Amino acid sequence: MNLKQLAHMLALSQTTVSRALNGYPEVNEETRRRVMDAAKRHGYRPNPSARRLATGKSGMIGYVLPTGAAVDIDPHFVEFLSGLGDYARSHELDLVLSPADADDQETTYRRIVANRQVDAVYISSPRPADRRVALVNTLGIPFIVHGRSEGFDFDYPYLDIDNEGAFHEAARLLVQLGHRRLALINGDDRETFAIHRERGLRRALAASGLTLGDRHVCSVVMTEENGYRAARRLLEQDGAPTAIACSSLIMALGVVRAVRDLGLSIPGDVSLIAHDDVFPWLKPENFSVPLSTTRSSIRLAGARIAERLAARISGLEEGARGEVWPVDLVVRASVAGAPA
Amino acid sequence: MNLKQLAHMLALSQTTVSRALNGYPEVNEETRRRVMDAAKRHGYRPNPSARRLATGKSGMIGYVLPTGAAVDIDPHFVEFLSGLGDYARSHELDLVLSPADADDQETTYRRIVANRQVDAVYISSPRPADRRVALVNTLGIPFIVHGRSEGFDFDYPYLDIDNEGAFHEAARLLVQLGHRRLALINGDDRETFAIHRERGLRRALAASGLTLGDRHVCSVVMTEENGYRAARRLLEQDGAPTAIACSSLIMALGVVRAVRDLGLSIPGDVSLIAHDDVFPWLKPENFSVPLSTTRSSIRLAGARIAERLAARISGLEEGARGEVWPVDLVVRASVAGAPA
DNA sequence: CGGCGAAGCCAAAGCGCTTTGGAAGACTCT
DNA sequence: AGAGTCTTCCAAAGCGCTTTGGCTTCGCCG
Repeated sequence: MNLKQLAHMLALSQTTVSRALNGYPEVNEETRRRVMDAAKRHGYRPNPSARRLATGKSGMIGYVLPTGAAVDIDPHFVEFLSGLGDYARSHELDLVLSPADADDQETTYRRIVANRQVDAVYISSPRPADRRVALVNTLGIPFIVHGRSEGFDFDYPYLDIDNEGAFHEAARLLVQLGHRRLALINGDDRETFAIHRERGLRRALAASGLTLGDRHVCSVVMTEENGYRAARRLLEQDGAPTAIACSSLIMALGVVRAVRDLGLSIPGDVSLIAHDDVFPWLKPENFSVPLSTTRSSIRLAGARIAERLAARISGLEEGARGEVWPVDLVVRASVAGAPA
Repeated sequence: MNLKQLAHMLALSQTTVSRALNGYPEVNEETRRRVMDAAKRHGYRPNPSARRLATGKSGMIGYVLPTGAAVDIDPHFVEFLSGLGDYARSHELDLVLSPADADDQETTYRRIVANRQVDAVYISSPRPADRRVALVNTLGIPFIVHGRSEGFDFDYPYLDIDNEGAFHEAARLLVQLGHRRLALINGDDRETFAIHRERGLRRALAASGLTLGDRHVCSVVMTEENGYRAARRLLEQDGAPTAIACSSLIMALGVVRAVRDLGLSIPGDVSLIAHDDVFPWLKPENFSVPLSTTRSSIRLAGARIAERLAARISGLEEGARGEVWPVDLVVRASVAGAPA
């Protein structure tokens, strides 16, 4: 059942039927009702391919997926997807993933924009002065950044959590508990979130006249193994930290293992706080010693981004609105006063 | 730059240019070269929307993503995606994710097929007599099942690993080591993979005149917490198992925690083998006691499925070819002889 | 040498929608 | 009554590609 047939059986022109269905004002309400009715009764659904060709809109949102033999997709991604799905599901909004060589995403961005494959895109794990952000900005496709970039001469829409504030609070707590030597096991420090977290932590230390030693900070891909290695390195050195802030639950798993291997204990010898993006399959309260966390649901962020992208596509949201979510500090047994 | 312009500047008809570009035989090789050349030089790329409308092919593969407030996307999914991306990246093949209410995926399948949004789909986590499989089979869209369904009166193409064989081998090893009371911590037993694993394990036991007690098998969503709970329940009962087979690394994490909480040890009191889909962020050799596993890379499976879908789309693969990959049994320190 | 098949090209008709540019009729206003 | 103004609808022209159904031209064969 296509438009032509529907129009014919209603004894109307395609124009009128099309306009009636798409809510244009220049059609009699009575007529519109008739059309809507017939459309529903016959299960008419406009052919998206045809509509795309005519309008240039696809009704999908896009994401360029960095891939490569040496590239692993972050497990956080599924949680984000769950959130995106939560919104998209009820709005018949599809997501198209365009895998791209991690070292050359630009080509892919250009392709999906030139081809008008999607109406909007989102960008995740941004770095300062991220080229992707600059690119989509000039390409003129609606977009939202999940996280923040920095150092542009233009503003852009984003959704980020208060990473700096989160790690500031976490560090402040540790300092209040008497810790003087803190360490940070961070994610890739070329990414903004990691920079912000380090900044927050340093700020809290500075407020008490403390500093973060060079040998007390590391930046690694967030795996269990890297968490383990980093923790061992930190704890085996002279002047080992008495408290560790860690950028992910998965790394924290490795930290806990390292602490145990070294015959130390949490929180007796070392306090631990990690950031928790809220995975359903790994919960901080279930760590052998319940883990203190800075918590923010990445799933909710996914839903919100889908919502805002939809709003931007339909013109309801405009401009470079930035949105920063606060992060909860959840104190559990893994932190305690500094050892004497 | 569109076809019309290109044709005009070559003083050829659109027909000829189109055919030249698409490799049709009825065009002079000399002409074809000229056309190809000009196309490349001017960076001409056929408009996909137009092509879609004309041909009905979209050049994308689809996946219906089950979502819902109570539904969590499996973290295995990202690894699968990585693999899919590995292949798709170099073939300009995009993946469209259509989020659907987990309880009503049929509507979405019908929509994406009716709309011709994608050229092929894959189905994951199938159950016996899975309705999705029956549906896409009748809808007539090319598809591949990742995993296996059962109990149809038709065959279908799939890619699965030898779950039964894997758990058969694992159990056989444990029995050889003298274990008489095995337990299984399985995933959702409505899914085929779980059924196959249980079957493999039972078969190995039966071969030695043993059985799997009702109270020695559990089926849960594969989270760390569920692994913990299941293990506690198993180990605290009378006639506790001396060996546990576990369907995922994440659950194994919980099992290890439970064993420790109970003051027991691996492999002294209980041997443990888990299935490993190969995550980059959590490796069995890094468990506090290196974990024995049945191993099969889900990432490779993703790449293979992308490859086969592409082959089916272009007509290179036909029929109901089933492909079953063997699974490695990797023995590490977590298994030992049964306690006296 | 006439006829015939193959090679190589083209004009035009789709694909199914949106949108432009009216046009007819009804209504208002002076 | 005539001129303007809405309201409501329509025919037709895109959108940019593929594909159908010819139409030439040329070489080959009997």
